[in-house]
Amino acid sequence: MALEHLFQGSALNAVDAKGRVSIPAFLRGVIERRGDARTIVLAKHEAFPCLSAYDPAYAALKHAKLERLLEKEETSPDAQLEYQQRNLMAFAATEEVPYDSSGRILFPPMMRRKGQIGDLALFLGTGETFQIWNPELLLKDARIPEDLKDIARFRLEERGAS
Amino acid sequence: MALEHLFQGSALNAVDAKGRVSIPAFLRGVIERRGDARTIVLAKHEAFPCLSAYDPAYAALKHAKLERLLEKEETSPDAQLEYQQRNLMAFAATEEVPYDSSGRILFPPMMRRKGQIGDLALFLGTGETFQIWNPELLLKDARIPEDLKDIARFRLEERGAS
DNA sequence: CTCAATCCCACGAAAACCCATTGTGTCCCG
DNA sequence: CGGGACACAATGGGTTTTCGTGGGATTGAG
Repeated sequence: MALEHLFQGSALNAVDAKGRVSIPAFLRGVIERRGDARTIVLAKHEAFPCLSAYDPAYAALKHAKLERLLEKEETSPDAQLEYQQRNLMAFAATEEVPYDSSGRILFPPMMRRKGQIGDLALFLGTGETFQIWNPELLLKDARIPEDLKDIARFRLEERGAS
Repeated sequence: MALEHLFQGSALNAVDAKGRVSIPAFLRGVIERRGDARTIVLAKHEAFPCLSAYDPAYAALKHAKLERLLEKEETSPDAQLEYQQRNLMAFAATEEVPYDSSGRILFPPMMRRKGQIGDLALFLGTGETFQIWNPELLLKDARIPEDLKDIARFRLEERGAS
């Protein structure tokens, strides 16, 4: 598999009083080039205290990947269980939300809590998917490379100065 | 992998008051022969105080390489973390910017600061990618071969004389 | 009736677009 | 061989469009 359109770049956007956030235009561009949906899928990230996000087309692709994995090792009972667990995580533990004509979603409260997102949302492209962080949590996480934290600090400054 | 079109040559261009720079035509030629995009990807160089730049096709190639590496050792948790970190650096810590019909990009402020670029940008082809330097920093760097500095000095003179 | 989600409009800042000028190198034709 | 005519690159400036964001109005479900 090789997706030809990849998520790239970073942005820091505000979450307003109603819980709305603008999805950065450069990410929306990728979503709409991959498929024609104006929708994103949100999930808790497996490793980091942030959210993982992608487009519906990628969700379908991920599902197909799981299916293939199952067929390869269908004899093992362990594999069966793992498949069930993964499948649950991939679909039940996610939320699909549309964005409006101005590119904003209404942040689902559950996801907002899971991602511990306050009134600032840091978007980070990671190729096939992108991440949404509470910038403060990213700065605190020891596993995040310093260069990336610099970017987060820059985005915060950019906003604070104005 | 072997890219058939390589970046080579040097040029010194001005960054105007709006933060715009012309990408030298000979570099644009390579970009457009590698793929049909009219955009470049900017990243902080890992070793030098300058920026590294390439075309989206090369970014995709780099991504595919990472993916293959992961599949080989996906069992190890260490490998998973390292994969996440690399992916973040490769995509979140970079910016993709389009150039207009006259070949200019708008220099993203974050990258401009990371590369310490003032009002002159020195472009250096390095094969698969190219670099963008503040010419003064290049002249000061002890690791840069004297012959290359001569080129930088020549480009500066060329401009200063006119 | 009430609360909240959706829609619609409005605004300021920034980015993308368009056009105009200059300089340089190239090609062709006298 | 010389001298335009020409094409294209780099740059400056102005104008239009888009983006992120705030604030109502409208709808719809409980």
